Amino acid sequence: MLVWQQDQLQTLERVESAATLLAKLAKIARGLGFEYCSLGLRLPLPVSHPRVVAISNYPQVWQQRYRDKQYFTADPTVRHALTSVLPLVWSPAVFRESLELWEEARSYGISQGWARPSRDGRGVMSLLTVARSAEALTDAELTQKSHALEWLSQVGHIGMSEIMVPKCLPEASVELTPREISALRWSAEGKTSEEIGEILNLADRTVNFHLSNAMQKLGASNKTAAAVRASVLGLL
Amino acid sequence: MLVWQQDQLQTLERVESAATLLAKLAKIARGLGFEYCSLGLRLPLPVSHPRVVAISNYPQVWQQRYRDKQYFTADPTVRHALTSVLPLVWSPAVFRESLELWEEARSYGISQGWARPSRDGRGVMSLLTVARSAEALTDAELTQKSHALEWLSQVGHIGMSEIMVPKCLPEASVELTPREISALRWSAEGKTSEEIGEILNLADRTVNFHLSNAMQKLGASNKTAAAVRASVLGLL
DNA sequence: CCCGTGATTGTCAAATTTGACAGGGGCGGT
DNA sequence: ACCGCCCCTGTCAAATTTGACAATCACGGG
Repeated sequence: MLVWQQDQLQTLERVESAATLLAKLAKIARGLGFEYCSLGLRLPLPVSHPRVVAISNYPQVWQQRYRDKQYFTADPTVRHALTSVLPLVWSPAVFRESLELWEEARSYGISQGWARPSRDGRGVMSLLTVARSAEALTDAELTQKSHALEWLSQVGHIGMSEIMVPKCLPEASVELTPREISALRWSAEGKTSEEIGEILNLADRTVNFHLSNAMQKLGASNKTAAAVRASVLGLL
Repeated sequence: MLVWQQDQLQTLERVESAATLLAKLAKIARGLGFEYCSLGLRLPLPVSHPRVVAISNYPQVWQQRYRDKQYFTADPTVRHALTSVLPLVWSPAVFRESLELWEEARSYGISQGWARPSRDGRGVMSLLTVARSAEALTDAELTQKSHALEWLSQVGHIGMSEIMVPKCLPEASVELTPREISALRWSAEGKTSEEIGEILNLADRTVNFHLSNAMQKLGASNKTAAAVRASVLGLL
């Protein structure tokens, strides 16, 4: 009966738009006692300015404000998510360095929250946040709702990835041949084409051939860019 | 009173050895009804053969056997962990393609299990598994123990990382200067030194200078290797 | 048997990177 | 004031990579 107790694979019905996904997540979040729900996805490329997309049912004004003031660069929950594996319960200590953001969020009725980062094998990171205006989160409540919250963040991650990755990360759907993978792997390790040729028993020219095919597939102008992309996307 | 309900930061007392960590994890796992507990850590380097370290309280014979037969390359739970964000409950379906491994594990009394991958921002992946010989896992049990299991996998990941990363991943403790980071970032994007020079208002020679410093710090023989290492380690 | 695909190799010129040396400028801490 | 660190730039030769053509071989499917 409880959604999160069904077989997980079964509940992962494909959603076709971010709006649909948000509606679904928000509904479950409400059922768990959280008025608000937000899901940010961070794609691993481009390296110099990773793409970030987010959906949430926060008040429109606050969403706009958050974007305008580029709060995501200062948001300590985002910072936390970028490095840690741990979920995070909002607290004054967390926002110690970002009082402005904290105060402003509270002014919109967003004061209690729980956030959980997820990372998959293709370099995609997501952060699910559930929040509400009153009633601090207790250990007891967390223990009780933990399973559902974990499940929500996982479903959120997968659903959002399925929607955004094909659209925003074309490099992820590249299929490299075994030779291309070997060549890239050893390049990533710092080997020259000649050295790779020795390792794979090939002419260095052949190695270059595979590398340049990989470069094309990955939309990379360089061996360097190709190796980096393949690495962060977990293609090696 | 329950360990996992204490403040998480508090419970993360540093453990100084893998054996100590295993003892701690195993004890909690036993408290949760699992005789066995295993933790594998996969470091992101070297790219061509990522370092893997594991601890477990499985029977010695099985541990040896698993190593000898290189089962980790076939182990479907490991495969799952390499790509997914989801925890995994062992089932015949999971081991469909690895009957030998499955049967043999069962012969050692390892038949019911739950595994959960974790990934942090530095490219380190871990897989915590708890297992036992009888009593299949029910949804009810999972719901009830979910919080503790999640917590266990997180503590395991962090503890194991703290032990192994300084020892096995020296590149992770490299500190790059802002310039080195910019230069690497744009290199990773596929820019040539000259182009980076234009972007950063530098002579291309200066860009090369920073790059070669970064290469040295990262122990890379190449711009390519340096960019890849910095990328997967989340240094950019 | 023919076809498509991946793997293999070749040539050659131009662009880029790497390595080794050397020097000057700014800034913060002792 | 001196030291250490980061930043910036230079020269030059040797090694590597990149780009644009082509051609051969092996293999599996229709």
